[in-house]
Amino acid sequence: MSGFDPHAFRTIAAECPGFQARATARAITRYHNACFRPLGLTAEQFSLMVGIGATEGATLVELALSAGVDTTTLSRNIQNLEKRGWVCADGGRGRAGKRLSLTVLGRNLLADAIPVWRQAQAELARRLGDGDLQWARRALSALAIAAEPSSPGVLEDAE
Amino acid sequence: MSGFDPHAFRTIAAECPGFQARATARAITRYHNACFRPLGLTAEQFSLMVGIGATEGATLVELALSAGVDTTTLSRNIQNLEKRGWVCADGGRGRAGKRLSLTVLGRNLLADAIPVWRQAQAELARRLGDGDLQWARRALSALAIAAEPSSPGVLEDAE
DNA sequence: CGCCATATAGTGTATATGCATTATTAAAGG
DNA sequence: CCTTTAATAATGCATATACACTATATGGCG
Repeated sequence: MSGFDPHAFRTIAAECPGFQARATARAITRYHNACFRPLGLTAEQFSLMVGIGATEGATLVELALSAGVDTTTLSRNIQNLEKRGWVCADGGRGRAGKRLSLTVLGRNLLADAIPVWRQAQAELARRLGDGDLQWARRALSALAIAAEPSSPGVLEDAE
Repeated sequence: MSGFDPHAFRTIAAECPGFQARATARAITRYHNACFRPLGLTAEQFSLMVGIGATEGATLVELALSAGVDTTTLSRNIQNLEKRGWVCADGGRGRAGKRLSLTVLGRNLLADAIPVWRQAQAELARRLGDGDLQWARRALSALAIAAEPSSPGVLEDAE
């Protein structure tokens, strides 16, 4: 019969990294969406295009694995990017899979978007402190791996 | 004309807390969704119901503010919970706003769900280390505030 | 050559998310 | 009492997310 009072619930809310992770992702995404809006680009679309640029020629499955997203989600998100002409997905289908790459239009858009991202990043680092940003990224990465040990490093810097 | 090579893109991907925050939120959400599936509950629904229990009698706007979610999103998510009979939203409309509360059915469901959450939490802490979990939560909170300085502490433990 | 096992892409459905906008309602002022 | 004003809830639209399932194509094997 549920012996939970408001304080018990508050404790759970405060202790759950899932609450925090979703709330933080929402906040940062709203922040970046506002930055990219003038370019007609969402934060996730920017992420995806950078991911494609980083692994030029990768298949959908490979990109999904490195980005930590389901292949069916990625399939639809890629379709959105293709419709806009920013991304090209072709090459042999089947075992080999489609090869993803940025179009010239896509690269041009990113050439505009990346300075915007740099400024947003600098502002974030200013508010948070440069060290704390590094710190936060490491904590996020550790959390993701703890939640899904099977997942790879989620686009870790390889060097 | 876009002098960006794969390595430049990888650097951006590795430096962007937005990428990481979304990927981490997805991973934790998948993890919790799997835990709650036998109960017919999603991770976000659990979060929401705990949030309602923590601020019993709050209005939609107040809950949206404390959870760091848009009121229109919350409106629809609450409707889902109402349809299932887990949450009740009534009381004077207008300036005062509807008052949100858990139904008996909702409290009973949470009585089943909270032990599941505790176990998931313990497993996460085991994989990550107890100190690192605290650390990660603090980093997430700091990031959310940096991204949206106007937002309150996002369901901080008040004491 | 044709069948089968496997991997890959895509659909159906449901939830989650937020901006722009509309509907509703309570309070304030004359 | 009526009108204006402001707050609140909800809707339209588009994107994002993932599980269950389907479609398709590839490569191996008899």
